[in-house]
Amino acid sequence: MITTKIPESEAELIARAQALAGLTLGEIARQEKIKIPKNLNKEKGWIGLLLEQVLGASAGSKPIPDFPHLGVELKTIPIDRHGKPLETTFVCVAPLTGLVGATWQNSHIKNKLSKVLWVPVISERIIPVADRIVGTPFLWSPSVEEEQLLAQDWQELTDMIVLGEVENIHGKHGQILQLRPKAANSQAKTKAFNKNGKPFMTLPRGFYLKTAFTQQLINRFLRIN
DNA sequence: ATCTGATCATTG
DNA sequence: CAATGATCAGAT
Repeated sequence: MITTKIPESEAELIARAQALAGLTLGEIARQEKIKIPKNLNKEKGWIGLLLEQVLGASAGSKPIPDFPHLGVELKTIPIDRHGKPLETTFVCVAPLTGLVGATWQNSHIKNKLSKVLWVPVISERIIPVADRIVGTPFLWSPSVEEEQLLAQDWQELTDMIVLGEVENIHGKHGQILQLRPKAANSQAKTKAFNKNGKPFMTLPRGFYLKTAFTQQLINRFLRIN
């Protein structure tokens, strides 16, 4: 971010991302003069931050797209050598309050997922971080069908939150989206409302895309390209 | 505490 | 061995 030029167009961003395909994280980190961790135990977001920097993301930790002028969100996705996602994909924190009048259309998550540059990284744990290879990036926007599914899941999960049932939500709710803890630890607390409309403190949650869904995206783009 | 970036690690 | 709950670092 400090020395990398911000991409001026979507085409430039994609070109820059495609230029990374086939490179190892070690090669990219050396180029950026970033120290490579032995594992990701203590730096779980390291790969994402590395790619943000080399691609010129400018949003920092602000709650806006990584490339605000392009409306593009950057997401790295760990895959195995066959292209299978190794983890669910965190999207954003789930609001547990202030949901009166909330709609899918005006939701933070809808905005975040409107245009995503996916950068797969072959990231099996047995492969040293420095030797992990960047795959072929692809730009994705939800199809009508995909957005329908996202909106449906968002509505179901949001309805439960509004009804004070956030603590009854489990990973199986939602077809492609799920709600799970997203916090520093299990002691973290944020405000929510119970069934009687009374405030109480609960674990912060986030929206995640299930691996079956991201697998479909990868399959589709690998087939077309 | 809350948001960004996510993956770890225990469990079923 | 996938899935769900737990966790780590940094900026604000």
